[in-house]
Amino acid sequence: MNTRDSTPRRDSIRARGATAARLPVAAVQPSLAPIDAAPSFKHKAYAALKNAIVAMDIYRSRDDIRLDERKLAQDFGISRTPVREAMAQLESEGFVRSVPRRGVYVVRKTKNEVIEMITAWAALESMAARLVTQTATPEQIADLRKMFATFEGDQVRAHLDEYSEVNIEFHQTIIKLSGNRVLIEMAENLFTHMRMIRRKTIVEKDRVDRSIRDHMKIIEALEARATDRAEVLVRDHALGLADHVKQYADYLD
Amino acid sequence: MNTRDSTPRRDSIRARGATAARLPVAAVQPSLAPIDAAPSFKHKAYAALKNAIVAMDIYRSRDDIRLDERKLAQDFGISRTPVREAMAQLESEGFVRSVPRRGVYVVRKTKNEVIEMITAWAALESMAARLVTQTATPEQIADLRKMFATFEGDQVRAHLDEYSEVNIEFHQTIIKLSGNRVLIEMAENLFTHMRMIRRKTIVEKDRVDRSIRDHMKIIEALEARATDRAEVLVRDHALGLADHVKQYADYLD
DNA sequence: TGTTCATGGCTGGTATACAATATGCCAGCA
DNA sequence: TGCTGGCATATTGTATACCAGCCATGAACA
Repeated sequence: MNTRDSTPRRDSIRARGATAARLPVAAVQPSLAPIDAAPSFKHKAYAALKNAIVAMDIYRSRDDIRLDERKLAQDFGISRTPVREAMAQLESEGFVRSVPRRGVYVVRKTKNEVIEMITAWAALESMAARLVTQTATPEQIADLRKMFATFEGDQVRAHLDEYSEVNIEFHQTIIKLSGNRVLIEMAENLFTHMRMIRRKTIVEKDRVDRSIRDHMKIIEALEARATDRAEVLVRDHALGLADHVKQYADYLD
Repeated sequence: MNTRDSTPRRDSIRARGATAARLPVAAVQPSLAPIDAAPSFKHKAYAALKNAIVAMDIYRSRDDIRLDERKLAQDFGISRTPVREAMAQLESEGFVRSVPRRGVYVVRKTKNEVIEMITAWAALESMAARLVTQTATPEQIADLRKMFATFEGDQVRAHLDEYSEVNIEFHQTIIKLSGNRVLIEMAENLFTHMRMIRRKTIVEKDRVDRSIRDHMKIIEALEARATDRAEVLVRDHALGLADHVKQYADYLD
């Protein structure tokens, strides 16, 4: 009897990897060989393009940055089709904007859009903080502390850029610890945009100090499993950044 | 070097409609014509497919529902390319799942995924409620009341399905009133998924009664500009639904 | 010399042809 | 009879050809 009738099919559709059926019947655990090995050109092009865009420091200049389908296809050594599919996805994620018969352009977020993104991030992360107080393990929360072990004292001033990255990772970790995939996925795009803006954001020493203090308070609230307090702290921390951007980030626009 | 048209181009790229450039130079406000007069085949196919999927009542049966690229292309009278692009977007939005060399299948959300979506929705809408208390006009908030004018008394029992739609609209309106486009866009997908599940959700009379009472309290909090209270009410209302699903929605999975 | 307008090049949008692979059927063998 | 292996078929992934609109150049004319 063919055990691979309909039951595994449902699973294979839901499972992301789903190439186990390729190997011989070898009655080992089928989970032994989820050999992914299926990064299509589309995904490769998507990843390559996204990396390129993120690494671009687009806020340095104000000139429009255009992406040429045909040229990119040549550079990648593939045809236009997968490049186009990658572009379409990047467009739906807000990284590029395609103008018919004109070209594809890298998107620069306006100051107001940045504020909106930070506000949305505040919404997601504050909910995530609630969930963390309810479901995360003590070890997971403890890992949050370690992220700041290297940033005590005055080392911060010398490594503001590094801190900026650790800062983003801290918040991203909280969202991941929530275990809510919808939250995680929604936040991922926001954080990617944040990383792009980060370079252009002027970080002052005292803001960093306050940021670290906020983070410590957040960690304490999470450890104490203080759901409401953690939520408020996380939200206000993010909204504080939004206000800061609103006041001082006139270099956007 | 692109100094000549940098300003209008920036606008035309950012605007979603982006057909203003087609008009003569006519120095009118470019924001006057967001009339999306350029629905490409891709967008048409996307809209048609999305409508079809939403109207599908996919939770009635457990059989896998497959979408045939070529058949759809024939039915729409277009080629596979725009259909594929529409499919790709629907996949990134979580409506379908494409299995290489197998086909694309309509996605059924598991119970756990539904709970995660509702939780994310709670995060977005509770933040939106905060913003509404700070920025919305009294008229806008008053409109919320009108939505329930027809649902007083016992009319609800007879029109449970209608109520379900009004219910979703109520929450969607709150998010729209926030004026935060990021929140709005994120929530849009969630609500679309909700509308699909709604049909399968058994709505009991007493839950509806409580729901209406919750809504009224929310409206009152918004009118009173009670930021924190509105947030809590909205969040708990949504999380209450999540709990309800967790307990009673075993027909999912 | 300044303005207008036609035309050609370049772009993304669409259609179609080709390639790769997963699946199911059927013949052949133990 | 039950199982294995290869072939036919179906389906998506990719490449390429064609089309229509936008833009800029430059010639022609006032």
